[in-house]
Amino acid sequence: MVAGGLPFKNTLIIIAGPTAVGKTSVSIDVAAHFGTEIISADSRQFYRGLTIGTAAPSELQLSKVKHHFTGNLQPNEYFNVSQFEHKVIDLLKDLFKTHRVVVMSGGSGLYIKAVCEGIDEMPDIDKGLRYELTSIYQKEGLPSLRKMLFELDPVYAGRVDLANPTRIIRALEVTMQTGKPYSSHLKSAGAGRDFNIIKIALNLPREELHLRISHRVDQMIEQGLIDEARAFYHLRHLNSLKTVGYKELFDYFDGKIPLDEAVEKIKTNTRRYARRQITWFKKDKEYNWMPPQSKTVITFLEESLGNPLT
RNA sequence: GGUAUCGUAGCUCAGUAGGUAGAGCAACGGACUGAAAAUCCGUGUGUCGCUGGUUCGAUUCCGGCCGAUACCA
Repeated sequence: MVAGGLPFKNTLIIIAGPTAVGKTSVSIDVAAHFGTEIISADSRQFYRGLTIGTAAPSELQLSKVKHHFTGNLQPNEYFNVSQFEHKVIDLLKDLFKTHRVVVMSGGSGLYIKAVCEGIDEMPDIDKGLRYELTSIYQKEGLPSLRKMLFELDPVYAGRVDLANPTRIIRALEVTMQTGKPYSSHLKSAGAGRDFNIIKIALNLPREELHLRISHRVDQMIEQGLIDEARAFYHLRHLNSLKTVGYKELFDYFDGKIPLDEAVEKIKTNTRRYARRQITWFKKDKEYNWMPPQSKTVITFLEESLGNPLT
């Protein structure tokens, strides 16, 4: 346990890492050890009902440690990083009244970053605007969008990935909505936080991680992922269901691919997702990498928290 | 046991009229400020089964061996 009365600042412990590495159980051990609660930073576990496919914490696990931001949204509810940032900061204010440390665990890098550093304020965008831009993209292709971007925000056009329609549409919708170039909204000033942050990234040798992914997907199927996905089939157009483990099964339901191929694709796409996560976390040099062993993580944290410099 | 075919990247296969080889998938690396489990960009990673022979040079041609498959016994 943390020695009482030590004058360290309130601390947010972040436990990140690729999917299937074992974040959930380590986080629960860590939170239990420090007698605190867990904030989930997982952009798919927010949604109620996506339990098997997102490997959401089990009833038993939830009964051990209180979790926030798991199953708190309906699949059709709109939610974004900025909302997450504000809600988490509010929640932390509350939690730090009674806890010296709080654990945030998850694999959504952008969401974690927003909590650590803040994200620039931008107005909400009219739904119609994105729809309009998307249909321009579909009808005329990427060149038209690029042309618009070069006219409306040459600065951003100079640094954005011009092959990525999502990025360009986002920049255009903000620019058109606000009348000011998207790039002028990007200040990346970095929100000052009045709590310490300790970042931990869990990882395993790649081969081992792939084995875990394969086993976990097989388990999900055994646990009834197919039925779970079928129950959300009618919502397949929603962003929340554009998710590994569901989209592949929707293709199976549509008769596009056989079941065994869908399962293989879930595994492949999960591996790729894990790789992207590792790439993201590697870029942030503040992460302390370690194996997914609760003991190792807790020992590291005890030392870090005991050090007044942290 | 005999005959035939095959053996090339992690997998499925292409190819070299003899000058050490390339596709798809997988994998790997990267980007990414309200779609982020999304979206996008990049990269061939190889004892051409083993071993002799012919040749300036063999993955390629010839012999032997090993392995796989099919058919005949």
